Amino acid sequence: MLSQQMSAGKFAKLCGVHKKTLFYYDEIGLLKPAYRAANGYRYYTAQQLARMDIIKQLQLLDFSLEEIHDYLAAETRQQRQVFLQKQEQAILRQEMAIRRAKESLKLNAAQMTEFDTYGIGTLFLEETKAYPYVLQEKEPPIVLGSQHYGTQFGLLFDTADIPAKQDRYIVYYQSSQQEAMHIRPAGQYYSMYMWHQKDIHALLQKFLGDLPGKGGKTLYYACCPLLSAEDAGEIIKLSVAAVQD
Amino acid sequence: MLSQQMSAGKFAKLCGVHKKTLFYYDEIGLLKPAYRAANGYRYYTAQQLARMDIIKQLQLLDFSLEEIHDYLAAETRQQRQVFLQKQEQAILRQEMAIRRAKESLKLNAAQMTEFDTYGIGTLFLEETKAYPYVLQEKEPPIVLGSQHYGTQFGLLFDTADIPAKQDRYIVYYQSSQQEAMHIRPAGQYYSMYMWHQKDIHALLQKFLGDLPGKGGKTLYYACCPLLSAEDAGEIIKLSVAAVQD
DNA sequence: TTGCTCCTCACGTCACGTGAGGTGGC
DNA sequence: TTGCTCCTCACGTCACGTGAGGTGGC
Repeated sequence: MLSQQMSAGKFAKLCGVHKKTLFYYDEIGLLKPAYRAANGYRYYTAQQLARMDIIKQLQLLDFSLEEIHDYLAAETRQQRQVFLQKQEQAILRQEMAIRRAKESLKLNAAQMTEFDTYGIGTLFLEETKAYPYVLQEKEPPIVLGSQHYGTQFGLLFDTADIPAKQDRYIVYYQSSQQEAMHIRPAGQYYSMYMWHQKDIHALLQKFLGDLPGKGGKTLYYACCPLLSAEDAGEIIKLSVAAVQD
Repeated sequence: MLSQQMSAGKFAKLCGVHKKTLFYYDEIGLLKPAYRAANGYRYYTAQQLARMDIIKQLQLLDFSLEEIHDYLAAETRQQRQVFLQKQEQAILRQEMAIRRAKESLKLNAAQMTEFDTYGIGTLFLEETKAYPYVLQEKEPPIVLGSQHYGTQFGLLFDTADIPAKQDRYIVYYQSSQQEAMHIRPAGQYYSMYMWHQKDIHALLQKFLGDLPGKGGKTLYYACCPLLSAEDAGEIIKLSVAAVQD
C-alpha cells in the first residue's frame, strides 16, 4: 500500500504540473495529499491522479479552480451536468470572441500591406467583396472607436453633398447578418489612404478631385485605428465605387 | 482647447472602462493623462480615445498590456506587423483549444445522459459513428489521464485473450487525422458502463458473458473521468461490435 | 452646506511562480 | 559526506477591483 504512495515531486511529474501547483491545490483544498507525514512530507496515491485529471479537463473548459471545487463537491450527476451546460455557454461566447479576433487580425494585416504598397495620398483601384453593414440611427458619440463599432467602421457621405455641406452617418460591420440592413456591393472601388487631422471637408474634396471620372454616390470613410497608432491624427481610407450608379 | 479636456471619470465612461483601469494604465505608463493639474487631477483629451481604442482592440487579440505597450512603441509599421503575425499564431492555438474543449464538452454531456439512462451493469445496443484513433507504441504510464490522451482514451483488448491472460494497448483519439492510423468502424456496438475498482479481468469476463452472442474481436475499454468524479474507483465503458468480424 | 467627484494609500484577487533558507533520507 | 528532495515562509506577477479616508469644486 505504501508502495502506491509517492512524494509531491514524483506526483507532480506524473501529472505534468509544477510542484508548487500541488502546494497551492493543497492550500486551497482542491487536491490534498492522501497522507501527510510527521515531518510535513506530502504523499499522493495513484488514485489521486484521476482527480487531477478531472481538474485539468475542467480547466481546459475554462473553469476557475473554485468552480472545479464546486463541481467535484456536487452530490449528483445532474448537478454536475448543470455545470457543464453553463460552461457550454461560456465556450460559445469565447468562440465568438476568437472568431471576431481572427477577422480583425486578418483585416488589419491586409490593410497594413495595402497601406505599405500605396502609402498616403495615392489613388488606387481595388476589387472588393460585398459586405453587410449597419447604420447608426441615434446620435453618434464624439469619437469613433472600435469598442462601440467592432473591427470595421467609419462614416458614409453622399458625394453630391461634398462641395457644399457635409452629412454624416456611422457605419459598422457585422458578421451577424441579423442586424445588417445594408450592403456595400462587390466590385471595383477607387480608394486612397489619407491622414485626417482636422478638416475632413478638405480631405474629401481633394479625394473627389483626384478621381479620374465620376464615381458612385456613396463615399466610404473607413477608420483604421491600428494603422494610425500615432498620437497625432488618424489614418483613414476613403473609397467610392468606380462605376457610376 | 481646455474644453476638449475631461476628467478621469468622464473619460472612463466614454471609453467604457472603470476609472481604476485608467489609474492603472497611468501607473504602468500605458496611457497617461494629457495633462495633470496641480491638485493631482487627471485630464484626458478626445484624441487619447484613439489610443485607448487600439489598446482595447489588441486586448481582444489577447495581447498582454506589456505587449500592447511594445506594439505602440514600435517605430515602424513593419515592426507592428510582426506583432500581429505572432498574435495570429496565438489565436490559432486558442482556436484549437476551444475546439477541443467543445468536443470534450459535447462528448461528456452525451455520455452523462447515456449513463443516466442505463446506469452501471446494463448491457445496451448503440449505433456509433466511425472514429480515428492512435495506438500508444511505447510503455504506457501507470495511470491513464486526459492530460496525456485527450478527451477520449482507454484500452484495447482482444476478446480471444480474455479467458486466459490480458494484453493492453492504449488508445487515444485525435481529431487531427495525421497521426490517426486506426479506425474504429461505424456500426452497432454492445456497450456497458462498469465500475472499475481493482480486478479488470473479472469485469471483462462478466461483460463478455452478458453478450447475447459472439461480438467483434476488439474490446474497447473507454475511460470516463468526468463520469467518475468520485474518490473510489472509476467508471468505464466497455464496448464490442455487435456484428462478428 | 450638500452632494458629487477627485485623489492617494493599501490591501485583495486569481493561479500560480520564484527564490531564500533550512531540513531529511539514501 | 554529497547530492538530491522535501519543507515553509515570503514576496512577485498580471490586470485590475475594492474599500478607507481625505480633499476640491459648484
